[in-house]
Amino acid sequence: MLSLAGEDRFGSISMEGVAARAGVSKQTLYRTWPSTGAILFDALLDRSLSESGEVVVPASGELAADLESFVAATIAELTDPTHEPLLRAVTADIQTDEALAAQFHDRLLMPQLSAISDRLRRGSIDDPDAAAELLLGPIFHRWLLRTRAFEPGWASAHVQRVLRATATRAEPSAEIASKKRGIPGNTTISTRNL
Amino acid sequence: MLSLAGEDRFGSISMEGVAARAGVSKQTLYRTWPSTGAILFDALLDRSLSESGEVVVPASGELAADLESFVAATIAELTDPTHEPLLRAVTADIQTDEALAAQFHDRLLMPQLSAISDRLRRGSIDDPDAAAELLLGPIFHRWLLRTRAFEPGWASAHVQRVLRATATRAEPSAEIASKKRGIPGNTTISTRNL
DNA sequence: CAGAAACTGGACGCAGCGTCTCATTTGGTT
DNA sequence: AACCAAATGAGACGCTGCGTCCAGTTTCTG
Repeated sequence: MLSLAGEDRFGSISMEGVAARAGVSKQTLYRTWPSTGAILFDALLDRSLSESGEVVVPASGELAADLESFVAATIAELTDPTHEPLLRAVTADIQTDEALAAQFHDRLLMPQLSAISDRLRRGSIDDPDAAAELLLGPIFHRWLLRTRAFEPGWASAHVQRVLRATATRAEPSAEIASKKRGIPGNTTISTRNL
Repeated sequence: MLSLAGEDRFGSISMEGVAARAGVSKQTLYRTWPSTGAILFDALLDRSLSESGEVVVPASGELAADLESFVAATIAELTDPTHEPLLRAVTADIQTDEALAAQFHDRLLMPQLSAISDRLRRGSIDDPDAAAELLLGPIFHRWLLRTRAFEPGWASAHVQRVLRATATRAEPSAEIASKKRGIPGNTTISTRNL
């Protein structure tokens, strides 16, 4: 179905180029995707979800530690040379393509935000949605606007600040997560087949 | 010098189009700007700085109120139909154009971050840089990734959270700002002629 | 096995790219 | 006022890519 072999320069792909490299006619491409942006988005979706098919937020230990490792994982993905160019190409397209933006929102961003939000809620955080935004916002601010790199140790301090901003009750050491769902492990939200 | 009359569709301008509309030859355009992105950036710079030439953070009243009005102003600018398309076009280009990203960073983002940071520092906030990031991050997260609109009242709650995350000492009601500089008014950092 | 659906290959007119030449302004210098 | 050099306007150049269209295959499916 998705014959998106390893493309190289995502910033400047063309319908004709993809067609040629995929050994497929332009007609067929247009039958499935309206734009190169849509192709890139599907490729991104494939890469982001292929193994797991879901967003995973660790929910085994202490809240702060879980958030920290999630932040670290997010940063790792954003700066991974394999993913970064593709991600940037898609976010660039999103700025001018409303339909693509909606797809991106529904299938990548919301699942991510929801997963964090859920973890925060079960960590006894008030207004977990706001906290999730507070957590992710600065990360993407740095990444999208290229204000500065992610220095080591920042993730930890950042998580501390976010928790200070929104923590109200003390977190119970035994998580409610394990009761709410069969798996006592991580908070997962599937984004496959939406 | 900059004969950038009111262009309309920033997402899809072309060198040829600009040249024609400006009554100028392509050659002349290329002499000044290497890409359409660079043209858009200069146009953005013109619009953002023409009247004031500086980033202004109110510094007259209470810290929270000042930040709130700054946030409100930022949101207003981001959603202003006059500015939004141009801003989006430029941020899109930034994703793939390193040189442009550096310009954007130096002449627009840093001045903004510095201005807020300064205001926060004089408001007795520890780690004002982190606080500034915490303040702006979620705003741009919403705007760039189009996760959701800015509902009324959000700015206020957001500022409260940011202050809770980073406030340590009590803010003196009389600002140090008025002593530090002649003008007792706003925190300004010039971005002209950098 | 026949009809329908999907596919390839390529042509089409068009827009824009970035480079180039060349004739014409324009401005500064004596 | 006359001159020269730099900057400019006009547009041609080959090229790439767009999005659509049209045969002529192949492949699915009943």
